[in-house]
Amino acid sequence: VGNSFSVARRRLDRAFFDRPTRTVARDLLGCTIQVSDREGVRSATIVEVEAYVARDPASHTFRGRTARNRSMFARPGTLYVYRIHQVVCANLVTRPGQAVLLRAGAPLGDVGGNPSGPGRLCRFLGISIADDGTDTCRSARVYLTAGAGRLRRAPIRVGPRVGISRAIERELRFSLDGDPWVSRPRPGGRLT
DNA sequence: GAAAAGATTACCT
DNA sequence: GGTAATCTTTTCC
Repeated sequence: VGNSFSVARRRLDRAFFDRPTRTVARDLLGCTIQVSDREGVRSATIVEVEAYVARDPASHTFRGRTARNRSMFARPGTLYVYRIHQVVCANLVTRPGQAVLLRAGAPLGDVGGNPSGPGRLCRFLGISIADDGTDTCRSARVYLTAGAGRLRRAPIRVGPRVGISRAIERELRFSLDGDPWVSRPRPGGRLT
């Protein structure tokens, strides 16, 4: 499976993440996230995300700063990784206290695995709680690059977020319409 | 300290 | 489509 590595792509820098969270969320679709370590290199094209914005009752930062959400107040581009049940989920920090949850990716290369769903995406990439706080603008391990992966200009589907109990009406889930790797439940919502 | 809830997933009917 | 697993963080008494 040909990918990515034949195409020179630009790393996502601080300025990319230091923008309104919804904008960063949409622009992350089609970008690539890559993790390299002794095990090898694993990468995926981001196909689904959710935005967690300021004064958002569904956000982990809604009740202020805690030990867990500490890295959500670090610099734009910082990785915020948290545990939920038996898995971890990864977010990219935008403005202070705000972040974009990575919900699903399309695997690059022929390594196999299923990055559909936030917990599975982290497992696929090898992201663990130890990666919490990583500055992805600098890290040699976790690396995001601009959206050459989005070959086809698919419309973006926008709808309600998954698995939350507050602010369930807000349309802050974004996905590449029709992409087979978008997670369940299948997004409803509208096209933009 | 104790209890409840959870940005999930796998497996059931 | 519904529910249980399973354990950490947060919240409440």
